[in-house]
Amino acid sequence: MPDIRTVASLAKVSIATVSRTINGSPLVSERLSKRVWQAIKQLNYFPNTHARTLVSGRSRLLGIIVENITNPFFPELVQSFEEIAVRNGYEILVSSSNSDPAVLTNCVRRMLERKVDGVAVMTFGEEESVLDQLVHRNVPIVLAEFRLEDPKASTILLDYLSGIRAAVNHLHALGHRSIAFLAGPHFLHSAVTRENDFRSAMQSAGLAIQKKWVIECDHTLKGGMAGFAQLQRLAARPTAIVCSNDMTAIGVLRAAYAAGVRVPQDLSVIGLDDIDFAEYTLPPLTTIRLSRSDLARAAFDALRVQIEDPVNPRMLREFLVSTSLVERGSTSTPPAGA
Amino acid sequence: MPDIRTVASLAKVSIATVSRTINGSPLVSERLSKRVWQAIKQLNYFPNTHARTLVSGRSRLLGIIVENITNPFFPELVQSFEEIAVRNGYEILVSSSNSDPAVLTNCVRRMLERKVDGVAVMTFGEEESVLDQLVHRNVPIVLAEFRLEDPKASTILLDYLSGIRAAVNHLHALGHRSIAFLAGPHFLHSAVTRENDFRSAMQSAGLAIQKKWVIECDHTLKGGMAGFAQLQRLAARPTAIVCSNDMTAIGVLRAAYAAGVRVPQDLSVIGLDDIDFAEYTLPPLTTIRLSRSDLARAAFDALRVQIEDPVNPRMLREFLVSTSLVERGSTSTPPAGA
DNA sequence: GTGAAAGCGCTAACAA
DNA sequence: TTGTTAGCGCTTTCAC
Repeated sequence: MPDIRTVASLAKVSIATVSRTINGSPLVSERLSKRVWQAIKQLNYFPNTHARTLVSGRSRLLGIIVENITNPFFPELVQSFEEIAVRNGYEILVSSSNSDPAVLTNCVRRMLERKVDGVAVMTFGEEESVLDQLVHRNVPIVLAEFRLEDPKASTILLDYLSGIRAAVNHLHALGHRSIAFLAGPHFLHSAVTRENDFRSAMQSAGLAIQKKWVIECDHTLKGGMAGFAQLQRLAARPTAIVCSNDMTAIGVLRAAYAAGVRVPQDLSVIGLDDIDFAEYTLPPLTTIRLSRSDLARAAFDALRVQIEDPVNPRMLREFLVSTSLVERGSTSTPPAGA
Repeated sequence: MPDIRTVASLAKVSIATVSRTINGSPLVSERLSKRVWQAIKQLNYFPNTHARTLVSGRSRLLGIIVENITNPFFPELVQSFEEIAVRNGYEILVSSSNSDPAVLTNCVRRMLERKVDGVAVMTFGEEESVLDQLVHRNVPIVLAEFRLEDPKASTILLDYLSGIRAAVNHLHALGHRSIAFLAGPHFLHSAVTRENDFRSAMQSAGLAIQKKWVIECDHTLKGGMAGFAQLQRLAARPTAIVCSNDMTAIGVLRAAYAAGVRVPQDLSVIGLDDIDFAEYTLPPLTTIRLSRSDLARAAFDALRVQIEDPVNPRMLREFLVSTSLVERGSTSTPPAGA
């Protein structure tokens, strides 16, 4: 393996000149720069990132911690994040916390060991005390939906309300009055927010909420099926269901079909996320879009500002990602009798 | 940030002793070892992996390159691989090639820069010449379904045949004689293998293959829909479809529903992969399981042998992962008229 | 058993 | 402009 010295001697310059050339320093004359690049090409040389990191203190590694990789939302988010990161010369380290604080602690520890330049914590508010480690070591960090009182931490605020309001209004306009909500697990900050936003939206629309129609599920397909079943057992049933995420909604679709309940004729269903698959469910899912690429972009930008311009005191510390309704086939007017 | 020297001085030993203690060298006396661990705990110290890598030449980083992260098969594979890797003290670097050789080249380059100890190339045979880079730099490598003539390369052979044969026999036993195959893209080595195995299985079962019933799709849901549509346009239609992967099968399910073709009453459908979602399709998908965890385990083991025991000339260089039929709801007897 | 010291490949401060 | 040199934090001889 050629190293910087090999290049230097082939190009007949000092190693400092090679380093400068590679790093685009303006101090290198064209003449030498050309010689260096040629030697680099000839040797098929590239720098050792570990040596670089060791001396510069910067790894050009970014961590991203997601909640649960089996929910399609997260691979899609990771993909966007990776794409942006790589395009900007960063590499990423991915971990799932699986909603387990011990696992999260371990993730953080491993990222610290690898000297990540920053970490995007996309666990949507499930557990934050563990992150002290990062804060304490002065690692830039960006959180979804959670404020950390630290100059190195930024926050991405998710505007669920506009999307959820659009969803409720859409149902309302269609003629629905009886709307249920299948919530996410209450230990998730975002799940609570979504539920609260649903309540506000209902209130704004002048619609009453039935206590039994707001059910805590777990953001999985199975959970959605269970939530639907619970609703079915009720004497008074809703004509529409808004779900805290798409997987839950897909579970509802699945269970409704099995129960002979037709969507959207008998029941309207709305999801949240707009995962790629939502377009292909039966019927195609009407859902509230939470753009993964917007989120990934916001997370990356937040970290980059902190990493590359750490002294600027006026930098943006809060980012907003909005949501919007995507109307597809799982909603329509309520059945005549209702 | 505490470094090895901080620990050494707190424990009143040399940095060599600290290093030995951390690395579990048997040469350290219990007395000093205890002091060192206490200092480590007290300082919340952990070693700098970059410094370690620089001097030892080993990064404890493993690369994994997958074909397309939007196919759920791959996140599931990556998750298994990561789990095994982390449990064994490795970190992973993930990249998708998106079936683009230029992207693959770039992935390989980035992994080389980060000095990965090994790379699992899970692209299923789409492009191999690019991998010369790795071979040339003596990086252990494991490929799915492709043999590379190099002492550092191992291969994971996938036994599709047993699963596909079970699928065909299952359909045959049910009474099907007219079976179609929706293949994957022909530039994929694995897609060609699967198709060939289907042909063998049909032949073994004494069943004839209609040319027009073997269609090249692209392993996506959309592609499956298109494949189904193409079959529908035919005068003579099959009573069953075997698909090269689950996404294709899900597309068929989707398109069949839209066309009013009932599965499994009018048409039987079989997928391949058994992604998590297959259990929840409507109807639940009968499919050929290709275990992600078996595959991940084989890939990891292959790399580990190469990394940790590179001189052993008798080591295993080929691994076999088998497939098996999972019977669910998308298959039944053919319609009476057929 | 333990410690001193050399160096892994690179960047950056300083000299020229 | 270019080169010389001192480390970055660690592992690993080699002495003791």
